Amino acid sequence: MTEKQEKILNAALELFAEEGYGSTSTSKIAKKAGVSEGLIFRHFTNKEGLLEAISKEGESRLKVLFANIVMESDPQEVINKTFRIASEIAMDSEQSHFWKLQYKLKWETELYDEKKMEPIRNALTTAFEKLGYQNPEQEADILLLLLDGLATRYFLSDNFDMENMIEFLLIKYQE
Amino acid sequence: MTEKQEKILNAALELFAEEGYGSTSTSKIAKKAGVSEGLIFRHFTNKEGLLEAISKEGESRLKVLFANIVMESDPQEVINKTFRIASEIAMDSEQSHFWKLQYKLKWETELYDEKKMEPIRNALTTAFEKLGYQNPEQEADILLLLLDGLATRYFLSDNFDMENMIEFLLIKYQE
Amino acid sequence: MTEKQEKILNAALELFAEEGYGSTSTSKIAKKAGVSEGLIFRHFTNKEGLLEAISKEGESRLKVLFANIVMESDPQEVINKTFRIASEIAMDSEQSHFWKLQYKLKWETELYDEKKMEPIRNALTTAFEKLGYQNPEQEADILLLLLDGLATRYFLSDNFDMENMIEFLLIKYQE
Amino acid sequence: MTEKQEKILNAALELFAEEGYGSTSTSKIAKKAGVSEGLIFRHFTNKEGLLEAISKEGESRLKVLFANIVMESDPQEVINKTFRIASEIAMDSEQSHFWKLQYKLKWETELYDEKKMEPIRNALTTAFEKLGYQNPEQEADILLLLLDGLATRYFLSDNFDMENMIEFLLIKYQE
DNA sequence: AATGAATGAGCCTTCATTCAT
DNA sequence: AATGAATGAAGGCTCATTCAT
Repeated sequence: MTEKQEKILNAALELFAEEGYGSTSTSKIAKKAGVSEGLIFRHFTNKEGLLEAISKEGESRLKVLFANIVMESDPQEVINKTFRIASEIAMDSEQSHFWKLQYKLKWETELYDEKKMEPIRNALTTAFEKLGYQNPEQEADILLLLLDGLATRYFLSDNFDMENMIEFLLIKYQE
Repeated sequence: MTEKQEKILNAALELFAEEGYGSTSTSKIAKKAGVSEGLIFRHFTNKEGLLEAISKEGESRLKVLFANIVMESDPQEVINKTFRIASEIAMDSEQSHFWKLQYKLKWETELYDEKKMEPIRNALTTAFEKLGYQNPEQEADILLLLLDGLATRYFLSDNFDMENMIEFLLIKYQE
Repeated sequence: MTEKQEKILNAALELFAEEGYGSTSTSKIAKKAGVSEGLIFRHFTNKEGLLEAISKEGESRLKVLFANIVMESDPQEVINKTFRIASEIAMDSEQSHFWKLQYKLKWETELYDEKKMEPIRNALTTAFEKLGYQNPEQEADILLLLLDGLATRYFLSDNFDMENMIEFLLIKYQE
Repeated sequence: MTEKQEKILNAALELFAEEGYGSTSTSKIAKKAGVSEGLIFRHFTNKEGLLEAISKEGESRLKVLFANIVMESDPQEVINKTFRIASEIAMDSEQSHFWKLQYKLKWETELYDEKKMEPIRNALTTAFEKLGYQNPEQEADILLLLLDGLATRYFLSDNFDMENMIEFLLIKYQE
């Protein structure tokens, strides 16, 4: 990956996350990346190709993030780590961009890729099982619901106190 | 409101909800409504005017929906009704469109209008208080988070069993 | 001519004069006249029809204006009166509108109707002849040129002192 | 300036001059220039940008034209040259287009830029002074009036004998 | 690899005009 | 006579994409 390719990718990520995929023009991306518009197409074929490249890069990020949870054997820790992921993302501005984009895209393209979440869902199910919850599967689902809710609020609400809320949830899930 | 005006509004609602505001062209709306494109502008001035008209109509809907909850005096029933709203919306396809649009718009425009939710947040807080929860405010927030999560999953996930999940949540929130 | 017809005509005159024929929309005229847009077409068939109606009304005005000059027997007075016309028009705001429109239209439609000016040209030619000028025809032409120049400056230049200039011309043409 | 850019500029100049700025569509310009419509905007941003580009080019032309007059020391020659400019413009069809546009624009935008004429007005004033005229300033103004009149007639009247008229004026201004 | 010129389709909007009432 | 709904064509402009260099 050349330097210019990365510049394009970064510009695209930021713009897509900020203004949405559909509302970001390739010319704006080129300008922000300091690159000729044609070059985008030379390297990524398509506007869609650009998106795919970003997504691909993101998927590996996801895997790293999830691996940490899935590997965990202590059930309580599985839950804790899941919440802490959200917290960590919120802190890192670059990661924040990336995840905001993920959510924006979900709504723009109406693709909620369940498969991606399957590993954590399973990890959480087993965790709740081990902890003796009655309906571990549904409990896992609820926790995932909370995660989506947190993302919605964090990215769209101006004055949402993420840290505090996660703190509270962490306690609530402790017996 | 003439017949054609309503046709336009309905077509717009559906298309905005399905493809997003920015990605829906006025010509597509006109075609779907069986109307000349110019008529849209005669009646609604703008593409944005169209959106406002839809939103205005929606806000009154919101009020009706919320009034039912806010009036409720039985705290447990406040919580139950809040969940059931989600369930009801999911059943009514026309309402469904409208609410999907609301969420899409949130992400497209990055405006999460907190004020709109304030009445229920308050109602929920009082309800949790009466029921003797330790942190009623945060409990209300969590329930709202769950609602956002439910919306995200319901509108974006192909095979999400809303009914079932709400059933489960209803029980979980019963003591 | 009904009241509404006149309102339309007046609104059109003013708008055409101020913003030009092409740049004035029939809807703007209707709004200014306090009348439905359809009525314009009921009465004047066309946007062009509107213009014709205005022009026709103007032609009679022209005739009245010119009659005064053509009838004059004293040659010096013919010249004086010609200049004073310009002065008078400049004073009367309604007439001013009308004549501004005439000039605007000349440039917009590229029609400089020579025939309309023929009577004064003749009157001026005879006047210069009687006064013993060598080339009465060309002198008449020059005076007309000055009139066009005056109109150009008066209507387009912010700080043009029409009165003063005419005063000076009047003296210059006195022997 | 690429070849196509110039083609666009020329097409625009001619069409603006012939049909007016407001009445000339960018698509017509593109067609006449043998170019895609989008290219106009790539190079000139705006329809207005096109006009500015033309005007800018014209202003330098103006300077060259005026320099010749302003530099002249012989007062009589200053006057002669001023008239001859008009004559020359009338002969050169490309220049003719440009000046016609200038006048059309004056009437379309109602902007009579006095500053542009200031240099010649001054040159003429000094010339009339040197020649012993009583009111040199007003004499200069009158000559400018005649120029505006000439332009009006030349561009709008079908059968106006410019050459002849200028010949006559030249003699009239000779003592 | 990289640029910048060039394109064609589509977008939102305006406008003159027609029609039913 | 008068209105207001409705239309279809055109207008300025943006955008993703291609191509020659």
